[in-house]
Amino acid sequence: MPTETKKYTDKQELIAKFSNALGHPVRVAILQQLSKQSCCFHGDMAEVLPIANSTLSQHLKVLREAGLIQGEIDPPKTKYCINKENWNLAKGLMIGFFD
Amino acid sequence: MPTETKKYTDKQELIAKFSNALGHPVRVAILQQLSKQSCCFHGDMAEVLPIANSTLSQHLKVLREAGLIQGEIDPPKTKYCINKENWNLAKGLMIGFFD
DNA sequence: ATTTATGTTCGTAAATATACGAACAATATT
DNA sequence: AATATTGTTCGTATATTTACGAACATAAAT
Repeated sequence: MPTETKKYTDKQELIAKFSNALGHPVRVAILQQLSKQSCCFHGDMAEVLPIANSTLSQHLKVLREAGLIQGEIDPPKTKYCINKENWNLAKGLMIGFFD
Repeated sequence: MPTETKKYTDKQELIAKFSNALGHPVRVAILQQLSKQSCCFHGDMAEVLPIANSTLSQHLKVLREAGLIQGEIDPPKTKYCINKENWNLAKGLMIGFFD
């Protein structure tokens, strides 16, 4: 049994987690692009975004770990897509949050 | 004239800024409380939240600087309220973002 | 003029985030 | 087998975030 007292509700933690993922403009840009066309390749994004390739990988990892996107390797390219289930979860939480 | 190229759109920067403010569960909790009852005192929040008083001040400052709340001193207490204009702006941006 | 109540600011420590290039991995092509 | 293409991971530097207690500020009450 957990002796640790939870400090925040699951919902609060989730809202914070998703919001955190949206907390950098380049990640907002990435998600806008992905949600517009559902999927796209790392390389396509790298051409447009003002950051190094390795930095893009890091941001994609943040979004992946927050559950908002998922990647699949299609060598030598990598295709990233919105994770629709979590996207909708986030959408619902944010709408609920703002009333 | 600005020689600096803007890297992101104003909308992307705004979404990131507001999201960033929501990126910590205690700030989510604070905003939930404030949006439920419109205003409340620092002390009332401090009683409920699992952080030191000084830490609460810091988080309130983050929310204030993001424009989501505003504080007014009513000595010796400080009353914080939702900044409705920016709250609605954020709401619209987030809803638009998630389609 | 002290003391009390309520928050804020300061100093500081530890953790996390952001950025880049170099090195690496995996596959396709030559 | 060697090369080229595409991304990821590693190493690293710098900046920001988060947290706390101590010190400070302000006004009311004694």
